[in-house]
Amino acid sequence: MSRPPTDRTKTLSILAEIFREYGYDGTSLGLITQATGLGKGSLYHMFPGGKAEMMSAVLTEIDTWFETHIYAPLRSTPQRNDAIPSMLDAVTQYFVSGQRVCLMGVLSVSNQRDQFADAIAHYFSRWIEALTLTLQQHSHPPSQARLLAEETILHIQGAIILSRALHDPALFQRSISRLHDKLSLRSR
Amino acid sequence: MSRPPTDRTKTLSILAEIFREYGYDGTSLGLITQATGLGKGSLYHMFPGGKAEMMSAVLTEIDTWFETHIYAPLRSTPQRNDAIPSMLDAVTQYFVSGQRVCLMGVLSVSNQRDQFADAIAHYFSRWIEALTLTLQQHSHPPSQARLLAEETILHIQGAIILSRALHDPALFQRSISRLHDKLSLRSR
DNA sequence: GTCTATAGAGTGATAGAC
DNA sequence: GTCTATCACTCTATAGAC
Repeated sequence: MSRPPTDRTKTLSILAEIFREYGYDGTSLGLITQATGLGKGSLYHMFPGGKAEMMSAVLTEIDTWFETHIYAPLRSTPQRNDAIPSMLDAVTQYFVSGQRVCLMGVLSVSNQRDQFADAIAHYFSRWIEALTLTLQQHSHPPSQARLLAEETILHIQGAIILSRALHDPALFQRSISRLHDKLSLRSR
Repeated sequence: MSRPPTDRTKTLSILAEIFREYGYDGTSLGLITQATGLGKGSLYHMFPGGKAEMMSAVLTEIDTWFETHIYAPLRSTPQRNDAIPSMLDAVTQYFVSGQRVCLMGVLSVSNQRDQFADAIAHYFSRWIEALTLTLQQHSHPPSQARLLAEETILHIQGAIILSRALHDPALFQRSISRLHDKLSLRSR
């Protein structure tokens, strides 16, 4: 009855796209079985906790991705001149110029916020911390650096919303450009 | 068999809060009947199109509220020194320091975006236009004024997300303060 | 034989439409 | 209130690896 061995990483990436597109309540198991090609048995074997555990696993995967590709570089080489531009480039690519939503951001304005509060808070607070460190290296005083880090991240989240609301990827692009200017102006 | 006449405005305001809290997919008719005290018959009499028409009516109501309390003042007295601070105050109050979500913002990152695309785009584009006008009156060149207006609105949306993600209303407050400073600095 | 991963029919509850 | 469809989830059966 069985066949090709299930690739958990592959499954998680499909799950992530479904949750991004349909939200938590809008994602049905029927949709999941269809998109993954897996039966309910397989899904409940991989994720005994059902849909909630699938979302948790997706959030962990996302957190790991950002840790590796965004936060770690900020922490390990904060003094590099291109530390911040590199982050903004990676973010632009990840969010496909604002046309791909941030699952953490979506959840934080949904009724699932409390259920996944730890994952959400972890994601954003680590990002703020890493970025604060980098901004300090670029001659921003510690108090200002943290505020600027918060502002940067909310700017990115807001850019996703507004560019999607207006169906305008260019809006995302230019708002990231302005962010780039704002962050580098005082770095010299 | 007589019953109190249904107050459409009251019903819409209850519907708005439910949609804000549970999202579109997460809002069931059962939840609605419970919160409004109306039977399904009454609801379908008021909104023959069902849930979708309820959401549409809510969005129209929200648009009207912003038109009256936010956009119209910006357009009619853009030269007033407190035009922008007043807007920021009204917004802070409306969104309860970021703890109450923006339904238009939530929808724009949901799978309902296309269904309600017109209402969403109308809301944000009118806001941008009114704010652009006001910023021009405060000595920002037209091209810069529009970019700054976009930035202001995405900043507000991002502040809602981040302050909710971190359960930190103070973050919303200080990000609005910084917005205030940024918008008034070049106005002199 | 045991064990793990699988498919999918079957469950009761609840959805939105009317 | 009644309807049918669909929901998340359970459970039985079964396949291959060992």
